[in-house]
Amino acid sequence: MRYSAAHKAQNHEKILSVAARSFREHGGDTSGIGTVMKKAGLSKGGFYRHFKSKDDLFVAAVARALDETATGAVEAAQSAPEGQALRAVIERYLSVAHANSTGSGCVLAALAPELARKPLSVRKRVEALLDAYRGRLMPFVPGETREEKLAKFSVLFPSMAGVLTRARMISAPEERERLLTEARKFFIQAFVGQ
Amino acid sequence: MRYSAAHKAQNHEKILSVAARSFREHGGDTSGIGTVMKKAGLSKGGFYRHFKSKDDLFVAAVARALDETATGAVEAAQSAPEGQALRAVIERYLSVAHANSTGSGCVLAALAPELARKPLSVRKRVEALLDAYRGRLMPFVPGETREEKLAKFSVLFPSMAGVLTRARMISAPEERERLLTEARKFFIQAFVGQ
DNA sequence: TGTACATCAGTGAACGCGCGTTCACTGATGTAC
DNA sequence: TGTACATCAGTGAACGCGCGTTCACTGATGTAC
Repeated sequence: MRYSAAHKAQNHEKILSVAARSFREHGGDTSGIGTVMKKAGLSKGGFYRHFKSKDDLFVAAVARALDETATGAVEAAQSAPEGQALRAVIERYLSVAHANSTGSGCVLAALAPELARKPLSVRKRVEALLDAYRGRLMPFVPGETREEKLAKFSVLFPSMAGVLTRARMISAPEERERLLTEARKFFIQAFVGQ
Repeated sequence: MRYSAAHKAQNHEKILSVAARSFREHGGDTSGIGTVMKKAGLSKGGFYRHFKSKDDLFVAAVARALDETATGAVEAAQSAPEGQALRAVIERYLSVAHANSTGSGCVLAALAPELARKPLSVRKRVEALLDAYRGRLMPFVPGETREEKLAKFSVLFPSMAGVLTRARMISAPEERERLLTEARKFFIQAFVGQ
């Protein structure tokens, strides 16, 4: 039977949020449409009323995930004391909590190599999304000029993503924590100035 | 028909080297045993005379890849002028050539999130391999104590891996190069001291 | 406002396909005497 | 050194399975008059 537009919008939302979590948690290639739809409470046949392909959902899920991550980072930055915004962002990013929540964290840390392997059409769309993400966080990066801020951002965030992913590979919690602590210290010193 | 031990060793080697490349190039989940065996010039049924499972091959391929990467880095370090070893390693790691050769480069940059999602048994084995890798490069990391070197290494290499992967996501070559140049400058300044 | 009808969200079954793994079979290699 | 036989590397077909996608069908929703 047909369902109302509101009902559809609600399901669309559900699929998207389940996918954003599932792709980050299990990888895009390893988490299937069937699983996502089931977790959203729907049968997999209905998927194509919402997205025209899996890649389409993938990009939408990345957009959703980046948006959530940016919102969290911006909130942390804004509620930090004067001049401590970036420090707060770094501490939040390299927290044990972030390392342990693989389904709701940074897209780069969860999917970067996979994204690098996607067809150009997908990569172009993801690049645009990352530009938007950068735009929201740039205000909190120190630097005289836009170029300087941009350069710092471009090195800082991928670096932190690399460390976070590496931390997730470590099985011993205390060792994982040690790496994160060390990295926080380093990035704060290098980008905030102790 | 049965083949000689030498013949088997040769094929084992071929499978391993094809897998080490293929896994890094296409991802472990996305590159199948059938493809690897075909590229090695064998039929896929013969795979299980060489490895007891795909995960087994995966770990062996990671070992092989790490070994090659370490050898390359050590060579670069050793042929650098006095006191410039780490600088040479960083420049090599963050080179355009490394960013463009996805099948033969750093394992972390190619597979880190995937590795973080592997079952504990696999992760433990990979951790041991990464420890060995670290052991080979530690001599070139500056620092008074072993602890200091270790801390520096643990932040530097995953950070560079994050940047390299991010660079691989960038479609425009000149933008990719710009990020790598910026990152080289940063890491050399931070870890070598200009 | 009420009626007739087109739309379309969601279901459930089916599609072809490639996956990792197993297995019967082959015949040259390696081993035991 | 020669003979008899077990081993086992590699083949090719088959296994069950889950994948992304398609499709006929349903009936309430939305629209046109």
